[in-house]
Amino acid sequence: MEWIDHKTSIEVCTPKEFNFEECLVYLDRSELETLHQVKDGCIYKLLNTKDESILVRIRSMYDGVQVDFPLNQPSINCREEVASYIWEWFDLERNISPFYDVAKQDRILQKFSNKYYGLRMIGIPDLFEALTWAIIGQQINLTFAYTLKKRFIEQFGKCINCEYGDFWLFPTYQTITTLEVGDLRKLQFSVRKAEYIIEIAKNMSNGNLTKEMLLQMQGYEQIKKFLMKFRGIGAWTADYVMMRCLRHSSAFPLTDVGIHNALKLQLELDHKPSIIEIKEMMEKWKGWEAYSAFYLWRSLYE
DNA sequence: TACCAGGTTAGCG
DNA sequence: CGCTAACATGGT
Repeated sequence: MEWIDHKTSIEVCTPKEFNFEECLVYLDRSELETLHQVKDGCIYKLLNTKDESILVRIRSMYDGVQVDFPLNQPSINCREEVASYIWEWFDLERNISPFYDVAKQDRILQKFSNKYYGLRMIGIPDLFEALTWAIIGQQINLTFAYTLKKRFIEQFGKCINCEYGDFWLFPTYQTITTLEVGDLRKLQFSVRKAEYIIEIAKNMSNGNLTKEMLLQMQGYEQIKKFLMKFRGIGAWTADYVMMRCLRHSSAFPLTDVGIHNALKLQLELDHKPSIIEIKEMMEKWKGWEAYSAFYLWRSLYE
């Protein structure tokens, strides 16, 4: 991680293939997003660190992003945690230059290498958030999924109200373990989704499922199989979480309807491609499946 | 109105 | 094993 400490602000250095504006397009994709705000070219987000919750404001700089703290000044440890979060959130460790080499050689991804140059795969570092968001999004339209997520956060998360707006922390699994299915039914979650989310919270709480153990595990298929033992985590959710949270570069949610639609649009097909056809397309994306998926999603926001 | 949404599970043959 | 109805509800 490369960062510079200016005490009242910090600077996180970014690689050559980084474009803050492109990342903003992704982060500003929904009016219903509750976990951050995009305003005047800045991202505002409440972060939870070991010692304190801190509001951060991120803006673009010449060769990095500048982060300052509108409400209160964090400790040195907290500043380092913030830098680390942003490093992970924007996937700054990765050299994505080889992805563009792959994309330029591919008929489907070709346009993306220029069009969305510098877009990083925005992560969901919190495993419980990633799993819950994936489960919420199963088999419903995205607008409704954002509505459910907003209700979930505003019901069970922590909030700071200030002159810059309302900022929320995603609910912790400790909080969610105490819920009954009925508590989530009130927010219009289905009985099944409510059960899945509460069960996963309990499994995280008792240590059956942690991000640390998943990161230590070897082998893509092994990790995926392990995740799929939990109710509510099917192939799509496992791939989604491996992509957005664990950052496996080969993760690809094969059955994702959004990806199917993106491919149909890109290839100007009159029908969605079959799974077999998609597997053939993916041959050319080896090692960069996750970025391919993310850029395909991006192509739907036009 | 019917069908589709960032799918998954339990139950059946 | 592979296949399918049921799940809940909003958007079009």
